[in-house]
Amino acid sequence: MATKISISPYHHSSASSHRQPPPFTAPAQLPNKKRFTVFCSSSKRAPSPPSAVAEERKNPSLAEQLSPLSTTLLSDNANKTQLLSKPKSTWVNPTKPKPSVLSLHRHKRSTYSYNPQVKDLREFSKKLNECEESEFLAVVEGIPTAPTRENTLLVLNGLKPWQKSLLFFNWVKAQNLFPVETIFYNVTMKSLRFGRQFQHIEDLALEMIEKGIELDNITYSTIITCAKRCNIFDKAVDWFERMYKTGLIPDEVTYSAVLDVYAKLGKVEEVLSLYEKGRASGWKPDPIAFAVLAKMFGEAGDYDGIRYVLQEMKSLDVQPNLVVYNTLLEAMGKVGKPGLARSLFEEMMELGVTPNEKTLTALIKIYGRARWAKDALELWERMKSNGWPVDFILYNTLLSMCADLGLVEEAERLFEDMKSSQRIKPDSWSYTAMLNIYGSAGNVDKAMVLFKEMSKVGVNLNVMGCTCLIQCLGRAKKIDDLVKVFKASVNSGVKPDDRLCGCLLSVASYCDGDDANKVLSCLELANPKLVALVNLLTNEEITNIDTIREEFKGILNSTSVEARRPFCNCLIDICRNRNLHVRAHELLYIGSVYGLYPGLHTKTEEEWRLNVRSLSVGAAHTALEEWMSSLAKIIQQQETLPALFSANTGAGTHKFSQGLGSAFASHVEKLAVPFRESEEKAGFFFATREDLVEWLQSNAVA
DNA sequence: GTAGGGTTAG
Repeated sequence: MATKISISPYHHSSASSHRQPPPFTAPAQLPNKKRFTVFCSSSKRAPSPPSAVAEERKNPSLAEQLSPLSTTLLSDNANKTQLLSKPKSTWVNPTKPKPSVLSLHRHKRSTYSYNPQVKDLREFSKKLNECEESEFLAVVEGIPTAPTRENTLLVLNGLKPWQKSLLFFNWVKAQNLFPVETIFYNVTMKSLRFGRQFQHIEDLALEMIEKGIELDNITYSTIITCAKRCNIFDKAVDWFERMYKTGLIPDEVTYSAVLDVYAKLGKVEEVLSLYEKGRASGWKPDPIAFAVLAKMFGEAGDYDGIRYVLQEMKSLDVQPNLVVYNTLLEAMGKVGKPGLARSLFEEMMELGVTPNEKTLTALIKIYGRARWAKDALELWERMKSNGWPVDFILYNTLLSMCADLGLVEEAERLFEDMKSSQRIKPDSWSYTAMLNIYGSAGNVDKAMVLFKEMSKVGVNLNVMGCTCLIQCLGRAKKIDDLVKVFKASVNSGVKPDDRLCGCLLSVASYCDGDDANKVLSCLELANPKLVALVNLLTNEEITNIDTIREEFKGILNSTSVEARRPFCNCLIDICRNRNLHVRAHELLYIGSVYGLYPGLHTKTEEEWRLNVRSLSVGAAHTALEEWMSSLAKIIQQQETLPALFSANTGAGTHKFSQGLGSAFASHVEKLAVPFRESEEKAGFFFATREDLVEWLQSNAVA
């Protein structure tokens, strides 16, 4: 395979900015975009604390070992508190050469002695759960036995709503019959965590500190995971830091909870550092820890990372369980490896692990996205014949898969199944999937039937369903219906997002006169600046490129990243369809300057390639013309050219795909450029140097 | 959910 020379800013040849060699061989291929960002951030790392302090001690403390964390993740005063913190000897075992970052022993569970009152106390908890808060004090006085330590703990354990747990806990404290120990706080905190009440949990933790009640690993892991679930990650990190500063070493539960905190923050390097330190301390990570790592690498799109997880599990002889398999499958999907997902699934089956809804959802999604119709349908058959579990998310994923593969009849059958099912009723996701299918297949009538049906059965149209419907009506040139649907949607609470705006803009690009104005008046309600730019582009002859660039920049800055290129594509189409070719070229230029078309040109010694896969038809035409004129200049300057030139439009594997390839082919024909569509490689056009040079010299496009 | 950690949808 020819080495691609990427013009992307992420072209870096080594992981040299990595602070220390990763435990796995540095990837042979280029680090991907997100990975590079991670490596890059490490170079911004704050300097380590003064080394003299560290040199005095032979055994670096846990705080020092983790100091890269506190210097990157905490505010500047983290350094100070670290240096001022307690003597480290309390948590360094002097007989051990290497101090441990985690304790290999878990907390011992307290054993319950048999309580003959257990049934009554459970009943009592239920009563408390069900009573009004205003009745609480009256009900609690009716406790059937003496409120001893054991009895109250049993009741507390049976309480569900966090309000009740807190009320009961406060009542127990007010009785003042026995010292309220750590376990009472832990049980109450757990209930509060279910209610996502971080502030209450933190208040209890501070109360424990104030009263001198010990916080143990269970307390800390509960606090940390509650902060995590509430998305208060700085608090999660805070409490972890606080824990080791008090001299308590995390056990593997707290440790993997913290790994997950850093993983969710996207701090891949920190997670790996913690992981390695744990391993060096003799930790044998369990499946939960590996699930955390696998999820993180999947989110980061880091295939090497996933391979590393698999390799680590193998070398440590840790069998993945169902959750780990599910996470790995998801991750394989995220990094775009459908084949590996398939073989992992087969491996899992051979080991006798039965898939659940999540497993199947992940796989169906992967096969649908990859357009692997055969595998998707086979799996669907297996699901049915094996009676594997199905839930509404899986149903909706199957519908989306049908949309991806253009399986209209199958989707209709499934949708009818859902309607007649007692358990699984179609929701807005299901309707969106169906609208997507009818929209892509160009079946306006059925799409409109669904639209009307939705308001009848009381399912709200969401912004994505609205986008599908608008696209469908636009393609069918039913502009009056489009306007009606758009206004009705906005009135019923749909908030137009960038994708919907992009969809309206694209409809406007292929409509003429009145119709275009109607569509633009809808767009005006959602994004007036975008419409102003369209007017600037199409109405004012005197508008210069600098004005356009500034306006466009302002719009791009307030547009989500994934919608930026589509915006530019549509604007180019609008210009071309109005015969404003110079404007179209200006827009392509501006788009390239703003990085909307990375990898548009790739070059090797043998071959130069134009990649137009992510361009609209108009943008692809513009890019081809632009390329030809720049090649003409290169020829004039007598620079070296490769033997082969190619253009890649993509094969358009989607059943409903719009056919960029054929549009490109006809433009090639119109210009009479000597590119030939490849018969072996779908979506590729090739020209030899000789043919192209001859054409360029006789056509003088420069 | 029986004092603590991990996985499903454009």
